[in-house]
Parts: sequence; C-alpha cells; structure tokens
Amino acid sequence: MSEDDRLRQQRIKKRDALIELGIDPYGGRFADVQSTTSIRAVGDGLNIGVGERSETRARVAGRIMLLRMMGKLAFVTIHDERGKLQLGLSRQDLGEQWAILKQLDLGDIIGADGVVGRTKTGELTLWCDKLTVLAKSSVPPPEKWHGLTDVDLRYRRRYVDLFANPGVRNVFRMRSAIIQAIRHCLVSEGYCEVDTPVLQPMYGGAAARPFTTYHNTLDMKLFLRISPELYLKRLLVGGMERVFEISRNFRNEGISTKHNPEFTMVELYEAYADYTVMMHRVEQMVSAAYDAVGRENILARAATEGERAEGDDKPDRAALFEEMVAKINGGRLALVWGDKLLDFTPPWPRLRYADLLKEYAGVSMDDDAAVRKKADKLGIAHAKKDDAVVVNDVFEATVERHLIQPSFVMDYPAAICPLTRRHPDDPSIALRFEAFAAGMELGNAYTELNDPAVQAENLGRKVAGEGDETMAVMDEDFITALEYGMPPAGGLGVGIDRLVMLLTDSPSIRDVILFPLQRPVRTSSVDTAPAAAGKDV
RNA sequence: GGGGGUGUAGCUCAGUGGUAGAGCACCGGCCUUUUAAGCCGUAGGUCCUGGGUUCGAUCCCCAGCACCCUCACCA
Repeated sequence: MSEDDRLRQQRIKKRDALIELGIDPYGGRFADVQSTTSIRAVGDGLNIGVGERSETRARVAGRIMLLRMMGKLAFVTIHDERGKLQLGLSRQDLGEQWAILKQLDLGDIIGADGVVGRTKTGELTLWCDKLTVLAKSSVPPPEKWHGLTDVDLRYRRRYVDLFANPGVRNVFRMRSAIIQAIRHCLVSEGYCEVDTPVLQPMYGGAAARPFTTYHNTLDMKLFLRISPELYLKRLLVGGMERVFEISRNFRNEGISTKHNPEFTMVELYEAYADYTVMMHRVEQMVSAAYDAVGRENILARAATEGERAEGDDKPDRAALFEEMVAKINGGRLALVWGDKLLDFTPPWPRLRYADLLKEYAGVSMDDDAAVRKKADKLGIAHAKKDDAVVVNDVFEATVERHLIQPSFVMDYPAAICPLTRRHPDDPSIALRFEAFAAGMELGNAYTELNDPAVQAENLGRKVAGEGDETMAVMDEDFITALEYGMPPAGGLGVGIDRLVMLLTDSPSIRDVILFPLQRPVRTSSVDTAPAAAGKDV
C-alpha cells in the first residue's frame, strides 16, 4: 500500500469511527453560521479580558487548518472564506463529544458552537461546547506552512490551491469585483448586455485559428467563436445602439503566460461613436476596475511585500512599492506589476503608430524598402509577406516592449485591419487603436467599417503573410446585415484576464483563470512507453 | 517548434557512482492555555519513465513525458 493509500485508509477509519458514534461524517444543513471575521469583530467589541470568556454565543463553520492536541485540551484553527478563527476545545466543555474531536483531521470541515473568549495569550477564541462534523476529508491537505507550491498541481487541483493558499481566493474575488465594475460602468452608460453564439457556423472578427466541433442532428461543422464581433455588429444594424458582451473566446493557438486557449474579453459597440470615444471607454472601465480592487488592497499588497522584502534579495521591489504608495497618496491610479510601476490615471497618452515606428525602428511606415531592410536586420523573414504585414512585424519586434505605461497606439496600417474604417484623408491608415500596458496588448478598438462594399472587398482579399486559417473569412450574412445599414460606430475589446493580471500583480494568465487548460495526466505507464507508441503513428 | 530549468516520502525540500535524508503531515506515548505547540518513539520511497555506460546508476550518457521560464507563434 502506498503512503497515499495508507493516509487515506487512516482517515476512512476515522470516518467509520464517527459513524459508529452515530455521527454523519458528511453533515447537512448548518444554519445561521457567522463568519470568522464577524465573530472577531464582535469579540473585539466585547472587551473580553485575557483568559476570560464572555456570555456571547456564536456559531462558525470552516475547514480545520491547524490542530493542536494537548491531552484534555485542544486548539483548532479553522478557515472560512474570509478569515480564520481559533476554537478552544476542552474535554470538560465537550463531554462525550470529546470522542468526536479524536476522529478529526486537518482538512475536515466542521461547525462549532460556543462562547466568545480570549486565551491567556490574548487570542480571540471560540470556546466550544458543541461540534458538528460537516465533511470528513479523506485526503491529507498540503503542508501547513508552505501550502501547495507545485505549479502543475496548483492548477490541476485548483480546489486545493484555493483553500491552502488564501491569496489565490483573493485574486479571484478581485477578478469578480473587476468584472462587476466593468459591467456596472457600461450599464450606467446605457449599454445593454447581450449573449451571442459561442457555436458559430463561420468564424470571424479576429485573425486566429479556431477550434472546430460538430453538431450531430444538423450534421454540421461548427466553430467555437474567436470573437463576438460580427454578431454584435448585427445588433447595431438591428437598432441596439449600445451593446456589450463579456465573452469567452477560443483560439487554437499557442499557450504562454499571456495566452490561454480560452480567455475572456469584454467587447462593446456604440452607435454614432468612433474610436476616440472608445479610448475614453477604456479609461473609464480600467479606472472602475482599479477602484474595484481598491486602494486599500493595493496598499496592503505593498505592506506585505515590505515584510517579505526584509533580508530579501529584492530591494528594488521594495523601493518600487514606496514610490507607488507616494503616487497613490497623490491621487494617482498607480500599482506595481512585477518589477514595473504602472500609472493608469487617465488620460493615457495617445501615440501614433507611425511615430512610434519612426522612433523605435527608425523607419517610416510608408517607406516599404526601408521597412524590409529593417526586417532583415531583425531577422524577420518577409519575402512572401505583404508590405503592411512586414510593417507590423517590425512594429511588434521593436516598439511593443517599450509600451510599459498604459497608452493608446493609434492609426494602424489599413491592410491588416479588414473591419476598420479608413482614415478619410489617407486610405492606407485605419482608424484603429490598441491599448498597451506593461508591454502587453490590453485592448483593441476601431471606428467600425459600415460600408458593405468595402467590407466585402476586405473580407475577400488575401493578405500574404497571414496564415490561411487565420485569414478573415467571408461572411455573406454579415455583409447583408451591413447592406441594411449599420450606424457608424466605435467598437472595443478589452482582455479581462490580462487586466486582472495587472491589477492583481499576477505574472501569468494562468494565475487569474481558475482552471487553465492543462494536458491530461497520463494514468497508465503503457501510454508513455515508447514501445507502445508505434501503432498510432 | 528553439533554448534554459525542474521532477527524490502525502506536502515543502536537501543529498550521494555503492544500505536514501530533513522539516511538516500521519501512527503510538506524555500533556488543560497552544500560536507553524513541545518532548519521546514508530512507520512511510518505482529517487518521473524507458534504454545505455558500469561489477554497481537516484546521480553519468541517450531518448521520452510533464511542468515552469524564455524566444517563436498569437489582434
């Protein structure tokens, strides 16, 4: 028997012992539970002396994280969603329930009733006279001090990660607050939240490889959406003037710290607006998201970082946090992400694509020969690519990493923007911007193209250098929609996951997605044996 | 796909070409005021997988798998 099984068996034995005692080890309804934090607040308000007990009764529930047995007395620390509380359990108070305590393990979920008091060392404690077993845990939890650190296991068993590493729960609480803030921000601007198809017979709205699937009854190939764009624009045609969707998108491409195959965007369209209005919307949403995370939260991060930094090898980060605190106190929307100090205070700088290319690549956007020469220097293969694609390759290679502070890059080469209206004075320029922060693309917006003839032409054109599968696909029904007349509009997409990364100081997109895609665990050694691999290949 | 790193007890990690280690967790003993409780004792291992070199491999070599970082890809 493996150690794993042995520990499991021991716990199951304890579970059976509970059943013998007439206790249901998996509990049931447990009404009127107070949170550990509220009991702590109540206790602090009672002015209980050290070593004394009050008359105030309370009921809590949570998972056992620490358990200290001392003969006829035990201290148990339980965690609930927001905090923790120490329970004091004595043989005298518990009477025959003392037998229950002996069958408890770290990781079990219990309920407790008792009176609020304080121990001799001053810790607020619930002195229990009644224990309720709510869920026996048959697997030992991770080590109590370090928690679960194996990155692979953290994602695979996120449920363990969440209860063993409370900071993780906080990240997802903030993610929820950020999404709520964005939703509230848009709704209060008169936007209507909608849901458009995830299963699409035709994909579009972005340059990406789709996932494919199949509907049996209709005998039909379907794609998981790479973007909701073309459906949301149909709604503009239908007279919905301000719409948004918090949209899960799926792209069958590489995985990195900034890319997950499924990710969440907020995408919005506003009739009679243009991309300059969308810049304002980005600033509004990000400001609201920053507020949702809260200055206190961001400052608290700096405080804990300060503790950790003592005697550490990262004095830079401590200094960075100091600078951040100063900015926040000065009313700025500042925060630290990794080794960078970011300032989200609007207005963000509006930078021109062509100017940036000139500044960082030293070439002019319309000087194709110079751009290709630069591409050679950078080692970018460009022979079979269209001019605009090469320009953008050079841009990405030279400019993007400099875009640390939140800013907008506007006026892209038109050829790589098939869904965007062109500049009235210069058809080679598209009225598009991307929002950047920390060298990462955060959002993308257009003054939307509403001319059906130009749109049809753009969708029909091949741009050399973009993969066949990622090319824009002709969508006849979308063109028909435009022919009915779509109001001029501004449209915008903002990557929620990346925004959450920045606002929670998370280095990887996987830290802000509860269940990031993982390769399945191989269960049989036969699967991994090279000898068995031959038959399928 | 390229480069780098990691994989050893349930968890967190040391370590060595010759019988495998610590802390925590677990089990047993003592303990009514602990704070990562303490003291004593026990138990727990396919050292990621496969192959090679070797008298002998957890360690060296080759291949594979998984994860992390980085580059590429990626609106």
